[in-house]
Amino acid sequence: MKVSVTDEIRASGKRMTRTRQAVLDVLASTKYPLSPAELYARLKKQNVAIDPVTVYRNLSALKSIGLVRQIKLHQEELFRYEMKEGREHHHHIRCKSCGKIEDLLLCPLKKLTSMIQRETRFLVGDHSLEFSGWCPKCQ
Amino acid sequence: MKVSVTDEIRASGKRMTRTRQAVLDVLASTKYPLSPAELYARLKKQNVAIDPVTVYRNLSALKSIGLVRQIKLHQEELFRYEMKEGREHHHHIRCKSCGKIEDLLLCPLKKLTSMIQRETRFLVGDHSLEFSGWCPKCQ
DNA sequence: GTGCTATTGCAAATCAGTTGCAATAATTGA
DNA sequence: TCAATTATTGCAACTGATTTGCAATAGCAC
Repeated sequence: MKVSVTDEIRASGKRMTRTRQAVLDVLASTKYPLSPAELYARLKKQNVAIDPVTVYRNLSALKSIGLVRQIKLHQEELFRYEMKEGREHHHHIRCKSCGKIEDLLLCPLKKLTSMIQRETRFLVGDHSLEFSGWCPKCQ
Repeated sequence: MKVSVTDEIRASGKRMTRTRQAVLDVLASTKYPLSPAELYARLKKQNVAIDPVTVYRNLSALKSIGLVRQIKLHQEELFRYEMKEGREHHHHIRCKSCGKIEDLLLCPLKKLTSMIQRETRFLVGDHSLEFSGWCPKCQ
């Protein structure tokens, strides 16, 4: 019994609108996490009438439902978003020069750098590993 | 032959000013990475007359010399800075509730979560591991 | 269909960080 | 030590990402 995205959205008390559908379509058809600005640009190119603010609000809504994941890449100033559906836990690598972003399929991080360099043919410069959670006082 | 911070700064063609010294002092006496705003607040509390813009410019200068490291924590919107001197390669954990930041001493990331939870007594929620470097085309 | 209310567009605000410019202060070299 | 050079500073204004207020519009449940 596969639940449609529309059903998931309605089940959370939200509505499936034309614009929201368009946002979801773009996200679903892109293989790397998009920034709100990039998402907006794609919609515009498709002649979808939408306000940048609406893109932000949709991403926020979809994130709160859990359909979309918010991502902050290493040393980037903005947020990016990708569909959660069907995507295993993964990391990313971004080119410092042209901004190209690729998924990393590996994760058991050991001889990290050399493995990643072999897999992606990127030359690894830095990496950042950050955790978040709840400290003793806040648990 | 220990080289003083002042010498390092001068060697790079920069100058050691009263405000720059104050910025360095605060960074050196703080055990977690500070945001420009936090740094400015501390200076203000110490009655150091300084403009927020000057904080930014100093951090940028110190980073370019290599005295200071710029850090972006998991899911945070701003940059943070810490002294490089004497600090081994390390990562951070930040409380989602109160914002407390702690260094992680471990790094060979294996049974990550349980080890980190034991070390810090934090309850780990998420982690982010992001790399940056140069893609094949840009190398 | 009708009504309730989530969603949208537009304008304006906020927040982190940057830039232009003239005044000021560190350095260097005579 | 003093003067000249130029890095640094403060202030105002700007940019870019993201948020918020509000009235108009449009999904959805009955």
